[in-house]
Amino acid sequence: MTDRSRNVPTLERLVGYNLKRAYMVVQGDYRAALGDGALAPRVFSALTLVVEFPQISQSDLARRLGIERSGLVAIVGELEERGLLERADVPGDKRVQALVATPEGTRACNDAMARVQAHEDRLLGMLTEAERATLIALLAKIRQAEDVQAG
Amino acid sequence: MTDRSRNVPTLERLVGYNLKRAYMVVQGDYRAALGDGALAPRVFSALTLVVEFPQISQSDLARRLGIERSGLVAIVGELEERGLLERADVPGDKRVQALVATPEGTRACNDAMARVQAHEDRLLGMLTEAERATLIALLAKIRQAEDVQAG
DNA sequence: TATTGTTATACTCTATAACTATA
DNA sequence: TATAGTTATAGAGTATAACAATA
Repeated sequence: MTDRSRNVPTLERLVGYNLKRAYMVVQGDYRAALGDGALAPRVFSALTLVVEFPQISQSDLARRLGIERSGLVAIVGELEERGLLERADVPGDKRVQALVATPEGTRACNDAMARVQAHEDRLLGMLTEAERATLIALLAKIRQAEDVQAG
Repeated sequence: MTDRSRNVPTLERLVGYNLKRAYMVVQGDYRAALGDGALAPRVFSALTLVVEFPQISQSDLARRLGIERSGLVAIVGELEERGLLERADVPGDKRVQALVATPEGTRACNDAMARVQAHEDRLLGMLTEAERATLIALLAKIRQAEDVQAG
């Protein structure tokens, strides 16, 4: 152990604590940068996946987002109200609704993505491209632990 | 751009999205690992800082935790109810209350820290020590951007 | 005027449980 | 029996605005 690391308070050496604090910073800046009328992070994420996977069901979308189906109802409802996607019937299974982005939805998605990228580029300007890639890779590794948790 | 990075969905390349997903995984495992009666993450963090900085005021503690003073009332109240800290009057300024951990509070803090470390060691076992240190360093860098945000 | 602790309040995000209609 | 979408509800966690006491 070096002199430097020995003096770092224990709380600051926990991944969970740093993760939460960094998440709050990025999330706060997202909202400040995109403004009040913009898509909230989770709504933006959902729209992105609908654009990427046309005809996706709500259950599949919830699985991909890592949230419960019930939580998705309000998100999809907001996107439908904004005219950014449509719930389409699926022939052969009346239970399922295929989510399809409207042309305006695809435009809004691209537009939002550009603004999110700009916000991250500005906020994370202190990180090199390599550092940013490393960070994303490490976070992705943690995400993969989702299936092997305690309890 | 390599073939590999070109095929990664855009959402997956956003720091914010990966940060949130990883945060949910770690936070969920914390709760599963420490159990129902345990200190919630934010209560544990507050106690840790009170042990580390005896006589700290609520305002200073809120600043260190990056939350509002109003949000700290319930946290300190819970710690006091559990007998883990005391609010002490400060001679010279009747507005301020000095927070001091009780002996039991210090014990509970050490005990919780050991369990949190065990939970992180297990959950983050897929990361090498070096990767974990890198991750914390990168997250700490993002935390420092808290003061130079948009809006 | 400014600061400390506090209350009241609201908002966001998430989860659980139960329901319906289908399969 | 199981699945898709939905509703109702509750629980964290956070923020803002206002207040009394004190500086």
